[in-house]
Amino acid sequence: MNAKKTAKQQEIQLREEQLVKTAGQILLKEGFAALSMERLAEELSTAKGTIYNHYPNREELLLSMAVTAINKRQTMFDAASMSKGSSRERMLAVGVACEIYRRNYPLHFVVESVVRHSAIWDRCTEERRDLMRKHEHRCMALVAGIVRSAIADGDLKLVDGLNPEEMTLSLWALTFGSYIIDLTSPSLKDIGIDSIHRSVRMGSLHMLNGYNWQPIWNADEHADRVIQSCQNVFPNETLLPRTT
Amino acid sequence: MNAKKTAKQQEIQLREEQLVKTAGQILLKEGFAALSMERLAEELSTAKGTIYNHYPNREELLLSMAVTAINKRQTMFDAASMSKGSSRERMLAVGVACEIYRRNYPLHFVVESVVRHSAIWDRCTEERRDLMRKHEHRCMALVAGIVRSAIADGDLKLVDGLNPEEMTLSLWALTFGSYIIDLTSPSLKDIGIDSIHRSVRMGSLHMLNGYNWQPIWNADEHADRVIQSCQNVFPNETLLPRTT
DNA sequence: GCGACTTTTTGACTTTCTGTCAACTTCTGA
DNA sequence: TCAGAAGTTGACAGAAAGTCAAAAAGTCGC
Repeated sequence: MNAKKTAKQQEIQLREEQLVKTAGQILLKEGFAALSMERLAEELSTAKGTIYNHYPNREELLLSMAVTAINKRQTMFDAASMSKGSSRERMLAVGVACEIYRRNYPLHFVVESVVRHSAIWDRCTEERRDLMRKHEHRCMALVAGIVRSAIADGDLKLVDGLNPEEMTLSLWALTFGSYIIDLTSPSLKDIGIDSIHRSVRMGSLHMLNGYNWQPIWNADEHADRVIQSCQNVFPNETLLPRTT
Repeated sequence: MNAKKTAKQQEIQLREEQLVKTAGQILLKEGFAALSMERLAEELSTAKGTIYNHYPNREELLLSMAVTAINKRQTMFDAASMSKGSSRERMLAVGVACEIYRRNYPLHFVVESVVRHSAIWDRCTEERRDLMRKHEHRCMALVAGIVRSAIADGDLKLVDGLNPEEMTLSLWALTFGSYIIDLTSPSLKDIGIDSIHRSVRMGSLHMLNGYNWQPIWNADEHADRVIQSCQNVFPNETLLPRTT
């Protein structure tokens, strides 16, 4: 009785997909301010009330999009943390995952960052917020797990009472912070930043070298491994920006 | 004719100060959603139109607060980059400036991050946005200047065609990203992050060590220098969170 | 201190959006 | 076929942004 859906149910589901898709297009092309429930209703040639049958408010729509996004990210992190190779190579694969995520799924990233804004976050139900937090913790735990296995393997020794979560946070902050700055400071090119991705790669490479995580790599070795990692761990993805 | 102001002009200026102060209090205590022009008018016992005489819209009010904030930050960066000591010590002083800024001027930080949100940014006049960008570039240039002087002094050698701005961006992203995550992921303590500041300190310490910026420090040496730097460069500030 | 002129304030009004809901339409299954 | 369930609708209430003409307050030469 669950497998077979009535025509009506299918119609509703289809509309929900179109709803999310349309919302995504508006968000990406015209920005957050352009995304209103009224606009969505218009765009889908339906009444506002119908939109509210799908989501109780705008924030929940956005948060549900964010959950989709973070799910995708978690899947990629999963693949990275289970990939073959040394702990350092697996950590590199996480970095590759982030870069692919930012380059190839720009909407996902925008949604994740929009939802963090208090104007939206504060107005969501506690359940959805919990769901987001859980996914986020899961992503963090995956990365911290790689750090722990590096310690177990003897490739890394954390000094000064630093714990794996703090180290994970540093990498997260470096990556996420760079992307946010790139997103919200549209003039980075004017001041000598050609590619935010290059900057993130170099930053994390040198940070991990600074933590003395073995094996130490130079930039060329690192670049080679990034390409290999992308091919091996994410064979369906490319590190070139999408043209679509 | 400029020095002496009529009573009326003084009254207007005073109100503007109160307006900004009140807006700040609401923003910090009750969050962005609570900050409406209507609420402000009520709070100041004046008509909405009067508020609009000061600022043409809500976004401009916020942006003007942000300019004040970034001005403060720039002043601190200035002091840091002109402080005595090796290039690495001056760079550390910038880190200390960031920590003081985040700890002791929480409103400034919140305003800076709120303003970055597209819902606000997109609706500001190009002039104010330019003003913000200029300040931001200035801050970045100050830090990049320290990197350049490190290279000149022979304390740092940038490899792989990395430029000082990219390096600056890494540090900025690490710091800013950490604070943003801390601000918007209220459950960091649950997952083993006691102090975001400790995490930022360790992250940047090891990143700079990774870049092989001389002299290399361990965590203890670094901690000592942080305390010294705060005393010497920012004698009026403290690194303990404000109680006010 | 008067009166003409300027500046500032006011709040009712328009607009734009969110979110609700009772009436209406469509669908489903006996 | 038809009664009740499920889904849709758009008018409506509410909140907040932003406008503007009229009123009030302030300024200044006399």
